[in-house]
Amino acid sequence: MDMEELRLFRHLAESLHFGRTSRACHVTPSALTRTIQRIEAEVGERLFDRDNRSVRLTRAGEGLKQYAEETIERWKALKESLAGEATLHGDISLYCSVTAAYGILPGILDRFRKACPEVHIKLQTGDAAQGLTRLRNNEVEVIIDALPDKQATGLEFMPLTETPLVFIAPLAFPETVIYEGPEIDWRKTPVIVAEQGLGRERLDRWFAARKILPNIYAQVAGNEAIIAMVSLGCGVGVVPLLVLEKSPLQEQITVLDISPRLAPFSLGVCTVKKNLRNPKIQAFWEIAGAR
Amino acid sequence: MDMEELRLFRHLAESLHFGRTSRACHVTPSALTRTIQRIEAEVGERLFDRDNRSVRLTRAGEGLKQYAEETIERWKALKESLAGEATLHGDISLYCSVTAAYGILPGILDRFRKACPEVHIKLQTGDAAQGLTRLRNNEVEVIIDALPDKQATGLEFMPLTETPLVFIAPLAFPETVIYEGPEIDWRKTPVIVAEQGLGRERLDRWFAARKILPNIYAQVAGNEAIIAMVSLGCGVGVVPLLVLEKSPLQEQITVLDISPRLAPFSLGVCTVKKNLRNPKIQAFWEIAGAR
DNA sequence: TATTGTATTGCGAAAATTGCAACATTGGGC
DNA sequence: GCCCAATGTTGCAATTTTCGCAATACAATA
Repeated sequence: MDMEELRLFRHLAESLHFGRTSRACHVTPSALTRTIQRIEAEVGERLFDRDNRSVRLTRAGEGLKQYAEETIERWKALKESLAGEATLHGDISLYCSVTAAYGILPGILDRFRKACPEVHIKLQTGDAAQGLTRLRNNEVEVIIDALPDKQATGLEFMPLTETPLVFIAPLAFPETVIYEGPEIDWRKTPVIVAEQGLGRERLDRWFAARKILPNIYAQVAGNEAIIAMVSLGCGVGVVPLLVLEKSPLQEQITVLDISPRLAPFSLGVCTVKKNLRNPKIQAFWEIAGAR
Repeated sequence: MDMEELRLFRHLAESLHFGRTSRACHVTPSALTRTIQRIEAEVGERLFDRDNRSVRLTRAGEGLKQYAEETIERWKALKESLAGEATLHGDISLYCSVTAAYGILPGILDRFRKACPEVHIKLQTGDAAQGLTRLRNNEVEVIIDALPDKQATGLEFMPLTETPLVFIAPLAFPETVIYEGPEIDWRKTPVIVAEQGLGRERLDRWFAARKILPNIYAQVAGNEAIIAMVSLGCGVGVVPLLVLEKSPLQEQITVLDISPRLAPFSLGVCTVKKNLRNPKIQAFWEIAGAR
């Protein structure tokens, strides 16, 4: 019986919903199903009465739920009591996209420095799209970034805040946006898109779902570059609102009210699951999620 | 933090000796070392101060030891309380070598039937050498047999009793054994050996260690066959004493006092480790080991 | 100095876990 | 009444983890 399994079980015992638990705990439904099956095999008894429509705890499940809660609690207590003995030290490497830097980095860093003054933070910033790559190559231990849409193997996410993904147009060059009645004529309106990254994927899917072949004027790297080009009248772009709000070019940009909206960006921290066994990173993780 | 890891840690925390713990818990020293390293990484602190000569619990180790004992205890309690709710039923498949059948099978079966009357036992018997194969092919869930010398991947053993491995000769044909002074002349004395199996391996190594090329008269399958051929004067053989004692041909056989002795057979139960998560098999396991 | 006992590590192989995609089932909306 | 969306499960392939063996490093002892 593993700690992670216990946590999954406990959450499911509360939510009574595989889908919600799997989303909340960042595992696929498949993994969750099989984890529960594993535990049931080990205990030798069904823990949930379930069909496609409903999930209920069995009597055995209730027993295990109590055990799970106690055990998790005692484990946490042990960790804390041990933490008191030796203060964490060393350093921890962070990668932070510019997007995320505005939104959440300062708060986290501030709290972390107070909690673990002996742990030095090596911070790198750069394009959001690079974060995951750096993580996979073990170039950094934690990234602060927008959360990808799909589950990625072996990665752990914690969403912290959201920011809308908005269409922007230049204020000084209204003719950039070409209308066809009340709607924008996407075949004619030039669009500035990111070379890669989550924003690009979202936009591609948005167009694809509407069977629109957009008139792509330029592909650039980084949200700041998109804002710059849009402000110069090169076309319409898509950026996280957060970035726009912090941009010095903000005055020269207008946000287009286009429906349906793009799904908002979810910003948070992300690391390789295995890293969470490292106490320093674990401490960082908890502090980041603390509010 | 896994149950199995906790058990290993607890044992080591008691024994303070990697070798002994690894033997007692049926894992290789290597696996034990790495398990401890894993836990230490997860806790973030050294649990044992150790070098080649000594092993001592650290303060953190003592904390974890207490946690481990409590957690294992609670887990056991939970299992028992759940077991009360639904009685085990179904069946469990056993393979038992003839050797082991004499020694320990009756007692185990007797106790198990009393403890789990709803679990039916499907028993097969046969040559000892086949047991491990059947286990690997999932043809049976548990075997009762002599324990192999080497650790086998994924297998779990529990030794229950021992019986010496003895050289036997026919009483009626004393000339079968050819002496050279006080010692037996192995180049001339014919030997009946098993085709395969642990007895064969032990004997091969016994000869090899003495740089003797034995005069092998016949290779047969099964200890009973060895006894039969020896009693007919075909040569000298090697069988577990237990089998000899139950043999109807016992009267026609004499045990040779040869030194150094062969290492005794250790008889016990064996199963695939994974099987131990199955509650029925686990119950069987505990009952088998109960005395 | 050789030998024995002890913990650790490199490495290849076996086992466990996971995500994806496909599936089965069921309830609700039109 | 039929289709669609939601939900839990399973086959499969790929990744990750774990393990045993053999080799190694080191110390005490003979």
